[in-house]
Amino acid sequence: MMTTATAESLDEETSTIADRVFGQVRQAIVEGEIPAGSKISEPALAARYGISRGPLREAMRRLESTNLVERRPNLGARVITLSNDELLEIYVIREALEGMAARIAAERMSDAAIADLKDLLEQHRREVARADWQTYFQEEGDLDFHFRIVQGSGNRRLIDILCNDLYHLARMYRCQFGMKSDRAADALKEHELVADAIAERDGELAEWLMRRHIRASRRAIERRLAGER
Amino acid sequence: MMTTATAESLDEETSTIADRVFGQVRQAIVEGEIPAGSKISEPALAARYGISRGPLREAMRRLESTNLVERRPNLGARVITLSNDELLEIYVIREALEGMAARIAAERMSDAAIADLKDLLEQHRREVARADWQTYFQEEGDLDFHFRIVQGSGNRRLIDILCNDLYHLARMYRCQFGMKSDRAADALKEHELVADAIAERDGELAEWLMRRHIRASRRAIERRLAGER
DNA sequence: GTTGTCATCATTGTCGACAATTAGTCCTGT
DNA sequence: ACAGGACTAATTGTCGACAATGATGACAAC
Repeated sequence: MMTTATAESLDEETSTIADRVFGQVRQAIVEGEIPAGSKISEPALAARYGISRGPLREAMRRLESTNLVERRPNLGARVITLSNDELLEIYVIREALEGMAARIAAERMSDAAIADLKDLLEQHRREVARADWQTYFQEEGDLDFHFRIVQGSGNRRLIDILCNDLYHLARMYRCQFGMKSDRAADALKEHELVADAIAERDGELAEWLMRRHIRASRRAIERRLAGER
Repeated sequence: MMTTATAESLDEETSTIADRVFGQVRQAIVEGEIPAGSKISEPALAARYGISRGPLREAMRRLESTNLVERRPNLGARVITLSNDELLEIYVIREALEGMAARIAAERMSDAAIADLKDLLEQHRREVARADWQTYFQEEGDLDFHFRIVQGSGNRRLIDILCNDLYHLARMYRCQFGMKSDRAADALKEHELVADAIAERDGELAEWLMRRHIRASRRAIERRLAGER
C-alpha cells in the first residue's frame, strides 16, 4: 500500500545533495515539522542537514517554485501560511485538472490499471470497519485514489502539476488542521461512481462526476471554515 | 499595448542577480536565442552574463521547475525539445484551466475589466485589415486575450501556473515553428463569443465556449502536425 | 579490424569566505 | 518623554576554488 503520493519516487539517494535535501525539507514543511509561517534561516537549516549553504539555496529555490515557501529579496524565506482562500483556490484548480484527468483516463487507461483501481476501492470498502479507517482514508487513501486517476491520464505535465505541487499543499493543510469531517463515506461512494464511469469508458461522465466530487469536498471545507469563525 | 504576457512584470531590476538572469535566460530560451535541445554549459552562460556560477545555478533550478530545461545529475542541463505530444498535452491542460478561469471570470470580473476586454477585442477587430495582423494576432494578441481572462479569475495560483509556465511554453513553440495557420479570423470570433458570455455573467457558457475554443486550436495543430509528416 | 581498458580532460557538485543590504538597538537632541 | 538618526549585528547575496563524477580519446590485446 503506498503511503506517500508523490510522483518522483522520493529516492533519498539522488546523487545530488540539493535534490535530497529538497525532498527532506519539503517533507518537513508538509508534515508541520517546520511550522507554517516560520522564517527559515539558511545557516541554521544548512547546519541541521549537515550541508553547506550552496545546495540548500538551490533546494530553497525549488521549494519557492513549488509554492511551499515565499522569498523576498534580501529578506529571507518563510514557509507559506496557506490562508483559507488559497486552500479553496487549490480545490478550484483540482476540480478543473482532475476532471480533465478523469476524462482522459476513461479513454486511455489500460484495463489492468482499471482493475487495480477497482481493487483499491474494494480494499477501501472492506476497511470501512477499521477503527482508524476514517483517519487513514482522509490522510492517505483519498489521495491514493486521485493519484491513480491522474496517473491514468498519461499526461506528464498534468501529473507533474498535481503530484508535485497541489497534493503536497493539500497534505500540508491536512497535517496542520485535523480535517475531521464526516464526508469519508460519501467520498468513497463518489470514488466508486467515478471508477465505474472510467470502467465504462465514459469520459464525459467521469469528468462530470470527478468535478462534482471535488466540488463537494470544497463545499465541505467552506462549511467547516464558515462554522469555525 | 502589452507585448509580453507575463505575470511578474519582468522588472529587469529585481535586486537579486539570480532573478534577473532567470528572466533573461528564460527569454533567450523562449525566443530561440538559445536553441532548443542544446546543452547548457554553466561556465559559458555565467561568463556570457558576467556573473558567477552560484546565481546562475539558482536560475537554472528555477528554469528546471518551470519545465524549460531538463537537468540530469552530474550530466548538465539541456533546453527542452518540446515534442508534438507535449505541445498537445499543454493544450489539454489549458483547456481545463482556462475553461475554469473563464467560468470564474464571468462571475467575478469587474465591469471595468470587462469593458477593457471588449475594448481589446474591438481593437483586434479594427486591426484585421493590417498587413501583418495575422502575424501579430498569432504572436501576441491571442495571448493578450487569454491573459486577461485568466487575470479576471482572480485565482492567484491559476494565474501563476498559466502565465509563468504554460504561456512561455506556448510562446516558445511559436518562436520555433512558424505557426502559420488560417485560424486567426475564427479565433477572433471565438474570443468575442467568450467575451459576450462573460459580459452576460454566464459562467457555464463561458467555460464551455473557452474549452471549445482551445480544443479547436489544439485540433488545428493536430491537423498541421499530421499533414507535415 | 574490432573491442576492451585506461588515462586525461572537461564539467558539474560542493564548500568556505567576502561583500551588501536589512533589522534592531542605543544614543542624542529637542 | 518622544522622535530621529547612526551604529552594530545578523542574515542574505555573490564569488572563487576544490573535489568528484562522467565523457572523450588513444592504445593495446585479441
